[in-house]
Amino acid sequence: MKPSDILSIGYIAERTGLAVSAIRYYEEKGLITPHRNAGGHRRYMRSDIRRLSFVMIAQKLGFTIEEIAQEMRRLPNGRTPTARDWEKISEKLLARLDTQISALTRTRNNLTGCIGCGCLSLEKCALYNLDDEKGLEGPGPRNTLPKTSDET
Amino acid sequence: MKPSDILSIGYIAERTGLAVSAIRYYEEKGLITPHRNAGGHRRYMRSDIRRLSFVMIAQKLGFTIEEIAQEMRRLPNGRTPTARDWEKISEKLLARLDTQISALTRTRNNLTGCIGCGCLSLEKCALYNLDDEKGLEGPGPRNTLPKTSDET
DNA sequence: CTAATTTCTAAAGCTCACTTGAGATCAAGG
DNA sequence: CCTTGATCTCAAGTGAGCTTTAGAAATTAG
Repeated sequence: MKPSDILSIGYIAERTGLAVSAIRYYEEKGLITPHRNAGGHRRYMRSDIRRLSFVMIAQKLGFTIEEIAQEMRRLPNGRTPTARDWEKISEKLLARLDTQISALTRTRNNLTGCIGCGCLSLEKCALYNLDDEKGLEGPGPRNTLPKTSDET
Repeated sequence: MKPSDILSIGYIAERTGLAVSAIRYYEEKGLITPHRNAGGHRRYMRSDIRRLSFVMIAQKLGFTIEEIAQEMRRLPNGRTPTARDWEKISEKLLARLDTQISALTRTRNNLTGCIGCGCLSLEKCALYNLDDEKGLEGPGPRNTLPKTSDET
């Protein structure tokens, strides 16, 4: 398990904190594409660690796997991404970060307003807040939490 | 469908924007307890709209249904909650709001740092961010950030 | 009154993001 | 060489938070 250049999935898991199964799942979803050695085992590049770190941050910001995959396709396929590459694909992260910060700040103001003023117009506030986040339709969880996984 | 005092589930759905099925689901989970009319149909109080608004806000902040149910049990059972009641049970919302705002702000700083400085230590930053999120809440389910729609 | 609409219950289905399990193969240390 | 441990694939399971479906009963509009 030398980190020289033949990075195994176990090593990647250790470095990123992700479960082995999660890493394989990300591959299935197109987030990373390791090549295989003679025996069929996955071999990773050093930059895959960075890719996965990016995935983790994006996940925390609420991007779906599919959305992240879309962004990742903008990274160069063969070579290790440069600082410039990362800068470009980080735009959406920063944008969402900013939207979220201001949405939360707005909610905070509304909430303290509602509670403080006595009118208790929570109803109106809730609807108002809801409006700026339309876009989730259909069945399924709106809020899934990735389990804080301890791997074996 | 008069809003006089015999509020039907359809009316509540219309007022809150929630699906009828979601409202029934919330009842099953103990978030609201409407009484029934002679025919077995659910009848709601005006204050149930506010309860559901509260649920919606809490959901957006990442509380699970079970956590919200726990808070809701602190509301008076028979009577309509007062401003004072709401103020008390909103404490946790405000607290989480504040934690999330500061966590996001920290992430923003780290991210721009990583990208700007050229070191691209995304890996370290990701882990760093992950770590201090761990300390936010107790052993309970740590949650995802609120989803905000992406305006591309 | 009838017809149309709403609501009822219970069970099954669905998405997302993974994890678990089974059974087989590969790689490394002694 | 043998044993241990890592990795492989594929399928099925998980949990949160709902939605869908189906058939029946209640309510409302005309």
